[in-house]
Order: sequence, then structure tokens, then C-alpha cells
Amino acid sequence: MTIGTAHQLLRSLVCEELRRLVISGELAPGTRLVEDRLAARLGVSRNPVREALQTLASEGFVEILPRRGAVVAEITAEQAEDLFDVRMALESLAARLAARRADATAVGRLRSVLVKAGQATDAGDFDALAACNTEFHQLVVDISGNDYLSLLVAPMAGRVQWVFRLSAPTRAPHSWTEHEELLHAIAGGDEEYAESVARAHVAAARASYRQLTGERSVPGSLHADTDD
Amino acid sequence: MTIGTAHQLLRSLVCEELRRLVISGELAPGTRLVEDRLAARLGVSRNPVREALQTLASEGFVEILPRRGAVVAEITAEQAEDLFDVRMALESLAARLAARRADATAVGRLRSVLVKAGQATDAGDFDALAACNTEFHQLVVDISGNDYLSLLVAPMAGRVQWVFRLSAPTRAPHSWTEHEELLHAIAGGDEEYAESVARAHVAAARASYRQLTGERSVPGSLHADTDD
DNA sequence: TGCCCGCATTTTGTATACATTTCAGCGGCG
DNA sequence: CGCCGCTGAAATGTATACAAAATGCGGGCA
Repeated sequence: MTIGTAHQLLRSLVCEELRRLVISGELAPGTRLVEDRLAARLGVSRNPVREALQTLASEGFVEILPRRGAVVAEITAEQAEDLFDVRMALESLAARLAARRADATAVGRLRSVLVKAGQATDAGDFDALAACNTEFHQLVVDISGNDYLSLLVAPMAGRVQWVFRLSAPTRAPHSWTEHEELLHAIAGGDEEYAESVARAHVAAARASYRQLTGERSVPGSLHADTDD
Repeated sequence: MTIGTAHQLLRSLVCEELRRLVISGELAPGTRLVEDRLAARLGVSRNPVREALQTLASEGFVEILPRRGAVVAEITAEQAEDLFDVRMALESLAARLAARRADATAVGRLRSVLVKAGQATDAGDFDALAACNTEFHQLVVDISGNDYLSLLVAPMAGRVQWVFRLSAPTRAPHSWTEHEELLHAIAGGDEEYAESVARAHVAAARASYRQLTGERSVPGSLHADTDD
């Protein structure tokens, strides 16, 4: 079960690599993704590439037009806003459910991620920090115990990174106080509070995004130091 | 553009057929989906089948275990509850946004679906009625203008049908008064009201589900005559 | 008798080959 | 001069072939 599962499937590897390329911006929006080229570039056949592209399409990273190929999806400012709206709906639900169901071990896991994040902050390791952030939010969803929510949210994390990477080439420093507050709300089992903290967290992320893109200023929001 | 797009891809056809088989219950949860058999049964090669299975996996209808094949996903009572929680979060968001952005033509479209549903009701055509229901909710999402929300919600409709089909072999009669109320809220541009109507609608659907499965009764809910 | 190991079958994963379609370029025609 | 249709290349969609892994079964052994 340990070594056996380690045999990664090519489609997974291709999918992860393409997702990374898209998120990092190496594959710009609008870029045509020709199966032959990708297969040659990655040293595999077209089949795993096709399957990976389909997965990425279901996650919204690429758009597949029948018989015309795949292109990297465009992320308009409007779509970024769309993402924040959906995040607010789903993450607030996740926080509420997590607060309802969290036990001691779950809280411990959350706390350990915060500790790891603190160490990453001290070390100045921004990639590790981003990973911690993703892990924390995914953990909240896991704790919520809602499998369907997990199915929907899992691909969303990458999309969030993508939006921020596109709009903010240099990553902003991250405030983890909101995460701590969310942890406390979940640990305390206060559903209402957890939901409101999650909403505030996403709102802060949106404000940060808006400030970075300089499109609109958001009066009344003082949180501008998150990157998720 | 009309006839050209009509050239359906095999993977789409396979996907729709498999989805239909799963939702209708002809493929029971836990059934192993062997690629060869499906390909032979549908008269295609394994390739479109594989791609269709991946899509269905991302929609949560099947579960793919690496190197061990695909099986029809199990729907536990808990997962059905999960679905209702997610629906409440996403459909309330859709309703709120639709109320914010709806214009006269959008309202007209919604109204025409209600008219169609009324005709289907008179004709006793339950399949058409179910289609109207799906169309109505998808239309609300479209009107919301949130592309990402649309991406997430589109596959959810089938899942809703699946849950009800599994738990309630005979379809319950449908109350369209809630839809009318939602239409009025959206037409009036009242975001708060639209959101609360949507929440109530999903809550009613949940109550209906619980009553059909006979698991728990929900005091305080008088709506028990919807099937979505 | 019960357990473990090895082999054959089945099935998935990947690669390659072929068919069909789209698109760009270009020449002819009105 | 502009539009239409044709043709060739390129890319997708589909089918088939091969390799590797997992499952199930039977025999051997303690």
C-alpha cells in the first residue's frame, strides 16, 4: 500500500506538470496546447496528455473545444471575482461544518500546520508557506467531513494560486492571524463564528487581490496582507 | 456552427450514456466498470470509454482506483446530506447573484421555463418536468453570470437526480410554487430574499429526501413535495 | 488443516497507427 | 477588387497493439 501506490500514473504526473506550468504562468492564458507538442515535451504519448487535459478542463484551467484542441483558459478580472464569491460560499460552509465536527485530533492537525507555517515564515520559504496554506484549507474541508465539498474544493486551491500568480508576480507576505482565529473558532465549536471568520478571510483575500491589481479599492477593509 | 457542432464526440456520447445508466440505477453503486465490457457494450474502443470515466469521476459518479479500475460510486445517506449542504451554499449564492444581475430577458427566460413546466405538469410528463427543473436551476446559475459557479453546479444536477432516484424509486410530485417565489425574488432584484428562498427550497428538498428515506423527520419544515 | 508462494488470467496503462476534420493559403471567378 | 471554393498540412478523434500490474486460483509446505 505504501510502495505500491507510489507508482504514479503518467496521466497524474502530466496533469500536475501542466497544472504547475499553467499556474506558474509559463503557459500563458490563450496558449494553444497541442497534444503532439506536449507529449514530445514531456516524453510521453498523446494518451496521458489527453486525459490530463480533460482533468484540467474539469478544473477550469484549460478550455477544450471539440475538434479544435485545448487552450489555456483566460482569467479575466471578472472571473477572479467569481472565484472569490464561490470561495466565500464554500469555505464558509467548510468552516461551519468543521466547527461542528472537529475533535481533538483534528484541532491538533490544524495546529501542527500552523506551526509548520510559522517555521516556513522564519525560514523565508515562500513555497513551503504556500503549501501550508493550501494544506490548512484542505484540512478544514477534510475535517468538515463533507466528501462532496472536498471534491469541489480540491481543484479550487490551484485556481486561487493561479489568480494570485497572474495578478501579483511577487507574492505578498501572508498574515496567519486569520488562520489562527479560524482555528480557535473551529476548536471552540462555534459554527457561527467559524463561518464569519472564514468569510472575513476570503474577503481579506479579495481585498488583497483588488489592491494588487489596483482595480478597485475597498473601503473598510484593512486586511491586505494575505495571498490566498 | 449548427451542424458542425452536432458532430458529437464519442466520449461525450459515452459519458452521457454512462451517466444515464448510473443515475437511472441500471448500474448500481459498487458495480465494477471494466473498460473492455463497456467498450464492447457501446460499440466503441476503450479510449472514449476511459475519457468518459475520467469525466464521471470528476463529477463524483464513479471512483477510479489507480490500476484497479472504476466502480460506480456509493451514495450513502451521509453523502446525500453532504450534497444538500453544498447545494444550499451554491444555490443560495446563485440566487443572490441572479437577483443582483437579472434583466428583463433573463426574467423572461425563467418565466418561460415555468410555463413549460406547467404544461408538462398538465401532460403528466414527469421526465419533461425533471428536465424543466434542471433547466430552471441551471438558468439561475447562468443569470448569476458566475462562470466558475456554473462549472461547479452543472454536474451537480445529475447528482441530485441520482440521489433522489436511489432513495425514491417513484418520483414525488413537484411543487413549483417555490420556483415561482424564487423567480419573483430574482425579478425584484431582492438579493436577501432570493437567497433565503433558495435556501428554503433546498431545505424543502432535503426534508423531502429525509421523508422519502424515512431516516429522520424534520420538525418545522412543511415543504415535503419537491423532488430536487 | 491452514498459510504462503508462484503462475496464469484479467485488466489497466501506455504507445502507436489510422481516419476525419479543421484551418490557412491560394488561385479562380464574378 | 473582393468573395468563393479548393487543396494541402496539421491536429484532433478513434481504434488497435503491446507492456505492466493486480487479482484469483492451485499447489506446495509447515
